[in-house]
Amino acid sequence: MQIQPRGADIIITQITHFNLTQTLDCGQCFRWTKSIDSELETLYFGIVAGKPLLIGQSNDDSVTLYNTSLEDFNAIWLEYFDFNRDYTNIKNLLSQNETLKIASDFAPGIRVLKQYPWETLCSFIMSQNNNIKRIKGIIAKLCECFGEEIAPQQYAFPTAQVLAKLTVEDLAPLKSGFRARYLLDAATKVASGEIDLESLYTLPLPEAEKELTKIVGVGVKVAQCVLLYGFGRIECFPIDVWIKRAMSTLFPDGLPEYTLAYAGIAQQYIFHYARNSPEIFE
DNA sequence: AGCCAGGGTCTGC
DNA sequence: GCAGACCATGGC
Repeated sequence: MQIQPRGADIIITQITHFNLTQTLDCGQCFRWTKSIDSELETLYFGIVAGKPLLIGQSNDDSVTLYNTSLEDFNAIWLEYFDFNRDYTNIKNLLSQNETLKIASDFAPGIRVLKQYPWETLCSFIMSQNNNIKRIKGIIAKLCECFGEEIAPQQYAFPTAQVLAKLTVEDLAPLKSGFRARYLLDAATKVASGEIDLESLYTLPLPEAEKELTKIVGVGVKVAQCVLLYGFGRIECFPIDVWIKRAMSTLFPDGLPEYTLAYAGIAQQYIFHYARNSPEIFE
């Protein structure tokens, strides 16, 4: 992988195990939208940590981050896209299992994003008993209504402090149903300091999970998602309806033990494979 | 039209 | 501990 600035853009070349669509459109994040792309380049636009970004991929091994800075690249995007992780080694390990090899080859360009804890927590609270398309709509509305307008029609993710002051009625425009009060409970506990998200980067996983499930509306599955996608804790293994189905068919005795340190990455491959391969459940 | 969605809570055994 | 009803809403 090579990184070089070109004007206001940053070009990454010779990158492997990375595909924009597979990574941004696999249900781990909800605020990226595909822009109109040409034959040559796939483009996505998103806002992370209050920073808008247009990112494109062409020739499979070439990625461009438009109109950003080396500072932001190093401070935000490098970690966010998990560019520094060695996926070659991880895949070699996972591929010792035949089924995991099939699953990871199915969408070899998926990377587990390292998003921001608060946004990830809110997103997966909204995800419960919901479908990905509607989750995206609810979160877009949440940002429009309560996030800071950082540029015309571009909104940052609202802070816990702002949301903590709201009522269920204030959230009515989101049409998030029974999840509204869960979101407010999370905001209250985070804004007050009752839950310290920063501590969850290093707290042992069982305790970290216990902290998150103090929030009404956060169970084990949502907590695991937040730890995996929001804190980069890649040994977490969220079990949703798809993974439950996939596991009972593909891994009735659970994942091989030697893969457990990377269970979260395996989970992404399995999730995507299962969702797009109805024939394995026949 | 009716089932399902990257679940959790509450109640009743 | 575990099963089942229930929760709002819209995608398909």
